[in-house]
Amino acid sequence: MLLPQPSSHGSLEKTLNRADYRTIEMAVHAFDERAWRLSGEEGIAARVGLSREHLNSLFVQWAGVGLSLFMQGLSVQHIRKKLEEAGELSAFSPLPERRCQVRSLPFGQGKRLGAGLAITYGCYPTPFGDCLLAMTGAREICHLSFVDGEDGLSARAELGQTWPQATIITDNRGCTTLVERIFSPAGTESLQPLRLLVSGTTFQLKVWQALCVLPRGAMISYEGLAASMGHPTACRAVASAVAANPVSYLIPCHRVVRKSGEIHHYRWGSSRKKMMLGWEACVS
DNA sequence: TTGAGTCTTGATG
DNA sequence: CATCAAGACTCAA
Repeated sequence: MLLPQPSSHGSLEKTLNRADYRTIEMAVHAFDERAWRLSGEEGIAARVGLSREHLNSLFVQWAGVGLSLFMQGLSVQHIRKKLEEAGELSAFSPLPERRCQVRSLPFGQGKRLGAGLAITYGCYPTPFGDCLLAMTGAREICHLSFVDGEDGLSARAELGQTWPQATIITDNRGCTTLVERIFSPAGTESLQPLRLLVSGTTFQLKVWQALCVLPRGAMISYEGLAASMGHPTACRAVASAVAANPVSYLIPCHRVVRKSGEIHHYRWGSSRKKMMLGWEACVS
């Protein structure tokens, strides 16, 4: 059974269709500081196969700033500065208002996880490509991921593995407005707190919970996050927990980066992570 | 670039 | 249970 297709024209103007997503992803991927110094906008446009003007206007439309400014926000120098400004999560507390309430199901149910749960899911366009959003009958968000390729079967399979015993139903319209708001430049601040449902080890829950205080536009290093939780030497373990985040974006694992200022791994592609962080830096 | 330190997880006996 | 290998890391050679 195929994943439902997102409507090609979201009413949210920042939303990207697949072609534009690929273009921007390619541009972000092509960016590195040495190449930038060497050939600048012209070089990146060439790599993408567009004119400099065309590529630039695409960025303006999507992120509100041109290519140069956007890439500047992703420079190691800029990111390192942000990391130093706020070394630990305590820099962000007291949390303004909890945007996400995370409820957890006991870990260890194993293969019986999700029994009795009715989950509807759909595929929706976002500024970072198509996403798959899943929600329980009680309107708790229990999965949010990004879809690559045409069919999105792997994203659908992952949802099934997360909640093996749940009844999973397709509904491609139900959450259109919600997704628009989640990914709107205004962000979720204006929304009622969103309710999330997740399952993980105690340690993972602690990490995911902690991440929720990170506001948009902010970043923290894996080490800083570890220190925030009283395990200053456990950055490797913390990174594993961050990597297991089942509700992307809302649990903002993309805001955790290397202490060096480099943006490395992301479950849905490091280019997507760069797109998110660059975009958030612009619209925030 | 490489290796060692550090801690959680999941697989294996 | 005990052990082992493998990470979205970091730091020092």
